[in-house]
Amino acid sequence: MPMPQTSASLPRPHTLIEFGILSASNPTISLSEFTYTRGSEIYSEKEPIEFVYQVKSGAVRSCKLLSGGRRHIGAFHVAGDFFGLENGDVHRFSMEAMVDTIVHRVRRESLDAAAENDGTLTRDLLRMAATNLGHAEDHMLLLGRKTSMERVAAFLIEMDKRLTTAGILALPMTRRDIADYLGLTIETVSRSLSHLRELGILRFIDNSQRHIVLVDRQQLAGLDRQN
Amino acid sequence: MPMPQTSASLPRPHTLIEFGILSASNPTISLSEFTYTRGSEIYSEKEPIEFVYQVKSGAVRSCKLLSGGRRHIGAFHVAGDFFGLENGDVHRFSMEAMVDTIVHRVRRESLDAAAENDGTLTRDLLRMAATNLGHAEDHMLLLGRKTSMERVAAFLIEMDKRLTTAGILALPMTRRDIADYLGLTIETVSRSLSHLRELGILRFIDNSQRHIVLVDRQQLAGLDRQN
DNA sequence: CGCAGGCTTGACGTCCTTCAACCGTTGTGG
DNA sequence: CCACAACGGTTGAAGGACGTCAAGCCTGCG
Repeated sequence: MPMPQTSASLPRPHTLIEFGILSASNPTISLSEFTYTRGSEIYSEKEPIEFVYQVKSGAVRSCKLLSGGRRHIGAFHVAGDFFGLENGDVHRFSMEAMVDTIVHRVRRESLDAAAENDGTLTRDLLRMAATNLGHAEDHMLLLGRKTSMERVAAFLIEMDKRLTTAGILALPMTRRDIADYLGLTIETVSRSLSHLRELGILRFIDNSQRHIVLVDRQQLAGLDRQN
Repeated sequence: MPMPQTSASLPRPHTLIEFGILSASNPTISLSEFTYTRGSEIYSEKEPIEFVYQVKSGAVRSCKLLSGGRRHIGAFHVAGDFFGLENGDVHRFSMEAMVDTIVHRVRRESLDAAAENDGTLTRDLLRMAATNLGHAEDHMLLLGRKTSMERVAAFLIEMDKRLTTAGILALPMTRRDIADYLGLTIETVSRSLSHLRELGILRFIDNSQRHIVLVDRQQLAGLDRQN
């Protein structure tokens, strides 16, 4: 019986070292490991930037707040992802752990100092900034012009690429997180998922609503037609 | 009689030379001037990246298309702004002139080559990428969680900073452009503007609906409460 | 057990879209 | 020169997609 395959995009780097942020030629940067419990804040909006992070295990969300209790989530970061790498003086989003999470972090100054003498590292930083920008641009399109169904489909496709293992997509985020990421309400997200289940495109697993099996990725992709 | 002042933010660079993209130490980069007529396409989505541009005069829009005739505008660029500076191989947006526009452009390779030996230039590129990212993040919040009124107010505030002269805000874009930028329809944009006029927050000038005087910036800012 | 948090589902409300009519300006060809 | 189509904008009426409100289920936990 064939193993259900995730629709794997290009594999992403797994450690600061592999990515080139740390390398044998940069022995000056010290790496330390930190643990955050579910729901705790790693840093908050407008806080001065001290560290750059990489998720070792777990998952985090970056968010902003508006009046009237409105919340917006800009991105999710899971194992392997970098975050906190911004080019201003202060953070533009707050960052919270969605589940118990282990991160690696390095002082931002040491990174800057290392980049000073290392063109490769600088290009890596530029490439990462471009990756973030590309994601943000796609997400603007989603928020500005897509229907609720297209948004949820796009979300599932994105998460499937990133964290499906052994055929199971184990989402670390709540319906509220998903809603605030997609610019919807929890009810609309829930209804969209129920509808996808009724269509046979996905299945819920066990008694946890956060474990999902994507049955028909083709059809799912069809629901988020980019063109 | 006091001159009405634009709520000027930090002044932006005015030429590639001032910005540092071109400098006396980079005599290798050749600069050329190009003109595009209203409505013409400067480059299109998925086209290989050849040049990096700066608007000399006029204004351009970056846009994407979806099925069903849906359009999304990611950003507007006016005199002084850079565009086309992406880090992939191909453009992620198409770029069109909204009015007759003159641009300066340099070959992307010559820029890359110059950056190779010039840490300052590289840092400038990083800074520009960060600026774009910051704008995209703010815009995601707008598209995901703001009401139509808040969006239009935010739009006016943004454009006021960039192109109000002598107290008059002369918009280069149509209602459709504004709508596709804000994730709304032209009718909703028009109604919001009419409502602002009724409230005495702005006035239309002459017989062009694109020339506006902002009467009460304070009140306008109040309609787009970030918090 | 009792309570809180997360999810689903239904009924209803609303903000924005859709559809349509109309106006003024621009530009174009007879 | 003028008729008239094309374009951009405004406004009203009706509709719909998503939001709001509410009830109920399930699980985990003190």
